[in-house]
Amino acid sequence: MTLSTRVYTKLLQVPEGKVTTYGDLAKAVGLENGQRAIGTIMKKNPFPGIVPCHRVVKSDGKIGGFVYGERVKLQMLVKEGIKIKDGKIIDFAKEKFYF
DNA sequence: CGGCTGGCGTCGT
DNA sequence: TACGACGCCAGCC
Repeated sequence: MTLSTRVYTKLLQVPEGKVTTYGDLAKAVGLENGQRAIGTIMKKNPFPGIVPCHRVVKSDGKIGGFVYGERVKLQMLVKEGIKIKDGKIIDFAKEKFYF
């Protein structure tokens, strides 16, 4: 059970229509300040299509990056019911999922 | 093993 | 509000 495995597991707990942040995900797996590590792990995602890495956004409500392009990530989130305006989540706090 | 990088976060200007 | 500088931690070279 590596760190990345735990991250993916936690991420799978995020339901459709909800999102989480890199920082929160880091804390969820035991890292208080491992936000960047989470980014690296997402990029190295061994289960694309299984792990919803598009539900992970920046703490200020912005989308952040995405392997297949930020526009794609944005559209996926919108399809799940999350409202996005100018690359930022509207009711971010409300859509946020707490572990 | 040492150093650099990156889908970030936070604080200061 | 916007931009730059540091700090953080797991990978990669």
